[in-house]
Amino acid sequence: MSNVSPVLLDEQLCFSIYSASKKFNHFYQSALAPFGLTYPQYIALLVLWEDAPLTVHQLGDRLELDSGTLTPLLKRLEKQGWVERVRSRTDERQVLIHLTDMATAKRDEVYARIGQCQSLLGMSDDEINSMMTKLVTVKQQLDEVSNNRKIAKEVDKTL
Amino acid sequence: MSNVSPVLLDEQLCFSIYSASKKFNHFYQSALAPFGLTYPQYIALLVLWEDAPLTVHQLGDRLELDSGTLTPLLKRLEKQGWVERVRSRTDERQVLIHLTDMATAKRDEVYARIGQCQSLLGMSDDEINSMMTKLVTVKQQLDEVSNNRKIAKEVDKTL
DNA sequence: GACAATTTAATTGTATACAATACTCTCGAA
DNA sequence: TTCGAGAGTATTGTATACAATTAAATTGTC
Repeated sequence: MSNVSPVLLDEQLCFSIYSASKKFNHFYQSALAPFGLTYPQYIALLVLWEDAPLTVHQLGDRLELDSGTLTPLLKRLEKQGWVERVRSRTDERQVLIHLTDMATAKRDEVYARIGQCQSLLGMSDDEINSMMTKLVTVKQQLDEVSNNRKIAKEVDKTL
Repeated sequence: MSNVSPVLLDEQLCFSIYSASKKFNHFYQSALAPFGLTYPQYIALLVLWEDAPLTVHQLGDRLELDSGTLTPLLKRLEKQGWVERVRSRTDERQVLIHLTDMATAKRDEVYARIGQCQSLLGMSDDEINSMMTKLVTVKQQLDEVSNNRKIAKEVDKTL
């Protein structure tokens, strides 16, 4: 155990991503200030603008969030007038998330504002696509490691 | 406003980063399960292993976190025996975060475990460095936009 | 030395995240 | 048809994040 090399924060890819994620969050919070939306609320609306209504479960699949996060988030969006949560009649377990008229009406305004703010970042489509391609690879690796329970096995071995 | 193009979630770099960040978080949570550490707790220890003791403020500078996040996090680390929070005698405003003997003793064990788990990801140093370089650029852009208050101006213009 | 401005942590309030649990509803098999 | 397994959502509990405020200590200036 004496030949273990030190782990430096600044050399960690995870910290770069963690930090970038927080900065993006802050960036969108500012960009969306006129609408009073947080970043997670915004991406929920993005998915709904693509394809509403959706059940909580379907929305969660797209956003990679569970009902523990989405239920309160959607209640806040409902309170602010963006969505309506309607218990499905055909299957009373499900709650359908509908966009309000206000949300539909403001869609292009939000799109436009996001477009303006993103252009301030000055990133080319090539740069963005290149990054996203690499991120897909990283995420696939992370999924694979989790799904295969490689870590769980490691844990068992260690304990 | 009618010629605004739709914003698709899957085309958003921010969502790729947001999603990757959450997956990394989960990955480290599993990797660190034998030690009962969360990812933010782990990176706090990383910085302290590099250079303890540090004030809350200094630690926050490295981690990009403020006292609102760090105070409760450090109290939890203290309760679990990793650190000690000691009010500075020379400047009573400051709280110095010291590593406990247990934390010092377990350092190499944690380093080794992280090394093992990271190797499961199968990423080369080149791939990691290439990603981090690109992320640095993105983060600089995000910082610049925030610092220059470009968005604030946009907001003012719009409102 | 007095005191206003600043610095440093802690606290408060709001909003995610997510594991674990509870609760209701649906559906299929006996 | 009835009951048990499973699905879908909500709730609970813990842990971040961060803006805004508070409180205490220090510093600079007169």
